[in-house]
This record gives sequence, structure tokens and C-alpha cells, in this order.
Amino acid sequence: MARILITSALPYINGIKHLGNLVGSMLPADVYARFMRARGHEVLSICATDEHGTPAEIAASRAGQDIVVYCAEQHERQKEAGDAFGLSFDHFGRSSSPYNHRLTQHFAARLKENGFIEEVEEEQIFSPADDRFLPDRYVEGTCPNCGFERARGDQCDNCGKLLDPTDLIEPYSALSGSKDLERRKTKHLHLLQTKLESEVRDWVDQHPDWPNLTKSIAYKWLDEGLRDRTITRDLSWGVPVPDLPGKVFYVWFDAPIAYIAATEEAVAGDYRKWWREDEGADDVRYVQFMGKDNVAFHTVSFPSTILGSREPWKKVDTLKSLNWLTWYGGKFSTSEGRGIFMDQALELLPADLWRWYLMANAPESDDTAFTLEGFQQTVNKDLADVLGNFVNRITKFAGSKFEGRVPEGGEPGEAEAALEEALRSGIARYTEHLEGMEFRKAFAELRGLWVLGNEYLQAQAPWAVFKNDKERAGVIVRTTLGLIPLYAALSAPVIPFTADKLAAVFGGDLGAWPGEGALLDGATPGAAFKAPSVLFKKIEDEDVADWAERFGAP
RNA sequence: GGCGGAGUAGCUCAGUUGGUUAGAGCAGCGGAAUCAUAAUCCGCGUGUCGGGGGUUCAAGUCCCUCCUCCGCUACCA
Repeated sequence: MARILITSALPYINGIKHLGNLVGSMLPADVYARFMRARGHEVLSICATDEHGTPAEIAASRAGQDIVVYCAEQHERQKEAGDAFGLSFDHFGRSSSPYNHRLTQHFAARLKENGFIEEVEEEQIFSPADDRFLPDRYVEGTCPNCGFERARGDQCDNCGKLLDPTDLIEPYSALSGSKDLERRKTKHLHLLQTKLESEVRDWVDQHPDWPNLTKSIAYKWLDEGLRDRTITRDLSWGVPVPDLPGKVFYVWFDAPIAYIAATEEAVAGDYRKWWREDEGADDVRYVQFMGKDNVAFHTVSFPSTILGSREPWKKVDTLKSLNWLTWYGGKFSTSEGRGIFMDQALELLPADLWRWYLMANAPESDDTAFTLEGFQQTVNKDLADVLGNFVNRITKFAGSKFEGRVPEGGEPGEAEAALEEALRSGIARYTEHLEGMEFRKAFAELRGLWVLGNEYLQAQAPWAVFKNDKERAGVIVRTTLGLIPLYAALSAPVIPFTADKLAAVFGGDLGAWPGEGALLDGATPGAAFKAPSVLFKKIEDEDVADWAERFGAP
């Protein structure tokens, strides 16, 4: 038994996340956590809402709400959506928690003591009309390079040129439209990452097993040279900076620290057993899940914070980074109403259908297109036909021919031995792929295990055998029924709600992870069973047409 | 612009360090079966491996170049 700490990238607070966000970190983290728990490991799985930063303040103000109320409400919405999707985090916290305030200030104090933080004075754009400093991106104006009239202060979306807000012609606030902008001097803290660069590189060098995408992004930053960066902002909502009134820490400084703070919130003082190598965390395996845009922050920025603290905090062992799920090849977009969001998805269909499709087609090696048509085909075929119909056909048959009880008598023969052998090797491959977090391969293998049941049943044809050899038919039926609890256990990481229904056929719970022991004794002779109602209703063409219209499919 | 990732069958994707006739699922076609949600099972794959050039006995795989998509580019998060 191992101790495994799992964190999912924190979903930002400004609204319910879409399917792309879900499959990018939270869902694979959940599948992995469920799998590891089933294997008998001690798992702690942590997530939280990321609540600070300018976008949150703006979203609150647009909603006409106080930021504190807004974040509390949005956190609750995201938590509910996650629960409904079966996300089994041991704790879903908030980056705005008092724990995170205290811990973020602790890290900053340690970094300062160790000479990795210095105070600097900077000039920034202030908008009196908005009564706030504006991040570069929230200053817009005409691009000096191409003349585009809505260029942002950091980069022109039209010609791609990198800009400084002061480069813009006729700049204005993107929030209020006010052209009354001024430069104001303001004090900030710099994190001196240049001093930590070689240490970060040494640490990255110790992880040659990371995926290519992860390593190439980390080394790209290191090769270009880390830069000292400002870790404070002129905002009111956030973790206050001691001795600098009116300032808070930059959201990217405090957000990853919230992994630790959320653990403290979950298990109180015991959090150090998971996070401090000098207090018991030295044997913890720490796995992070995130989208590819987040890799640099997890391989370079956050490690800098930890290394610079000169305290033995647990650092990540394995990163799983995913690419994007796209909406028909384009971007999911909140503002333009493109794509499907977590709460909407569950209005349409049960969570397991989404979970299966997303994980079986997870964007592991490249961006992957989500299409309603592909979704329909996949879940109809894999879940309704291959798995759902399998369970239905055998329980119906056994129900009518064997009075709803597992047949007794008879001995398994060669066909059963061959089935067991095929299952054993398939389960070994499936397990190995899940261990390696290769989800597409894993779930293709799981589907293959379901197919084995249909193959066996089709080849043995108990409906024909029954006519002149009831005992042999009984063996076949018993063997096939026994696959149901087996499938329940194997399928639970990805389709947990369905797995519970499968386990309930024999009134049992999900057993231990199948592997070495007997695989075909799932159905006890003479035991009663209860056929479940149809497990998966098929998605009709009219549904797809409806949803395509509603969600703006191209 | 720079850096990184990617481009393989109608669709979604696999393809170790270059090595026999390039694979899977879906879709499609043919067959078997009739327990079952018309669900299952078996059989059927010539595709400019994005274009062009090069290295090599041998290139999807290595090098150069061009095209397209995506991410990052440190004040969006």
C-alpha cells in the first residue's frame, strides 16, 4: 500500500467549467484517484476553486455582486456540478480560505528571509473612472503596428505584435471605456527566480520520466532563463501583502499554495504528513493533473516558490498534462456560447456517458475534437450496445430460464478456461495503462474486456444449448452472470454510477481490484440476482439535432 | 516574430531507439445468430503517413524547407 497525493489544476471561479476544462484536469484526476483507492492505496485527492485576480473582480462587478458573495456562490455552484459528475475529491476547497491566506503569507515571509524577494517601485496604468490599476490586458487601444482598433495592452490580437500598454494609440480602459488613464508609481514585490534557476533545473533533471510535452515546456522556460517576476497586484480581493497596504499576492503565487492549504482545511494538522518530507511525506507519491497551458507554472514557478522557502515541502513526482478538447475543432467559448458546460451536460444525460466519452477520447497526445455526432456514436455503441445490452441479454435470459437464480451444477470447461485467460491478460494491460495514466489505451482495453463477454456468450449460445443440455447451459449462464460484478469493479473508476448498479445486481459492493485471483466466480450458484433496468438509453438523432442547435454546433 | 506540440483510413486516434505486406475503434459492405436496448458475433482496409527535397541497403520514424492547426511568449488565469 502506497500513499498517493493527487491534485487537479484549480478551476477558475468565474463560472461553471466546460467539458474541455473538465477533461483537462478534474476528471482524469478523479479517475486516477478512484483507481488507486480500488487498488487499496491510501489516496488524498485535492482540488479547489481559484478565486483571486482581476477577472473574478470584474465578473463579480458585472453580476452586480460583492466579490465575497460572488465567489461563495460560484464556489458552491462548481462544487455541486463536480459532485453531480461524481468527482470524488477528498476535499474541494477555496484558494480564498484563511488557511491559504496564512500559508501564502508564510511562503512569502520565508522567501523574503532567504533573500528571494525584493521590493521594487513600478509604474502602472491607473484608471480613475474604474478606481483601479489595470493589468496590461485590460488596456485597449489602436495598435501602432497594424492600426487594429481593439488591440490589447499586452498583445495585438490582429497582428500578434507584443505590446506595452503605453505603445497603444488612444488607449482606453477595457472595463469602462474611459480614456482618462494615468501612470502611477506603486510598490511591488519581485520573486527573484533568477537566483533559483539552477536549483529548479537540477530538480527538473531528476525527472527524466516526465512526458515529452511536460519536459519540453519546462526546459524551454529554463533555457530562456527564468526572470524575476512581480508577485503582487493592486487589488483588494486576495491574500493581503504584509506591510504593503492595498496590495494582494498575484493569483498565480497563491493558487498552487492552495493545494497545500486545501489539504490543511481537509485534514487539519495531518496535512503535514502529506506535504512535509520531514514529517512523514517522504514516502508520498505526488501526482498532478493539468492542461498544457498550466505546465510551466507547475514545473517552474511553483517549484521556485517551494525551493526558495528552504523548507522540505513535498514537490510533484509525476505530472499528467493534457491537451485541449475542442468544440468541433474550434475553441469552447463561454462568451460566444459555444460548447457544453458541466451543468448543461447533466441536464441532457447522466454523468457516466460524459465521463466515458471524455476519458476514452481524452486529449492526451494532441488536441481532440468533441462532436455531438462522435459522442452519440461512442456512447451508444460502447455503453448501450456493448456493455448495457450485454448485461440486459444475460439477466433477461437467466431470469426467464433459471427463475432469477444463478444456475447450480456442472463444471467449467475449456471455453471458460480460455475466457479466464483472455480476461486475465486484458486486465493486466488495462491495469498497467491506468497505472501509467494512459487513459485512451486503458479504456480501449476495458471496452475489449466487455467485448470478451459478448464473444463468449455468442460462441457458447446458451439459448441453443439449453434445449438439450440444461446443465451445460447453466454453466455458461453462471459464468456470464459472474462477469457483471467483475465489470463493476473494473469499470468503477470511469463510470462509477453504472458500476454501482452493476454491483447491485447481486446486491453486493464493489470488490477489490480484480487481477490475480479467480475471475469467473462472481456469481455464486443458487444466489438470487436482480436484473437492472436498461442501463443506458440510446441517444437519438433528434436529440443530437436539438443539441447542435442549442449549443451552436457548426 | 520566437519557442514548443501536432498533421497517419470517411471520422476519432495508435504507431518503442529507422527494419518484413502501416494498425485499432467507429462508420460502410457481406455473413452467422435470434438470449437481448434491431442490441451481438465473424469476415472485408491501396491510405500521396500535410507538400517538396535530402541522408540511408531501408524513412510514418532522422535532416532541411514550405503549408496548416494548437499552446506558451512571464500583467488573462
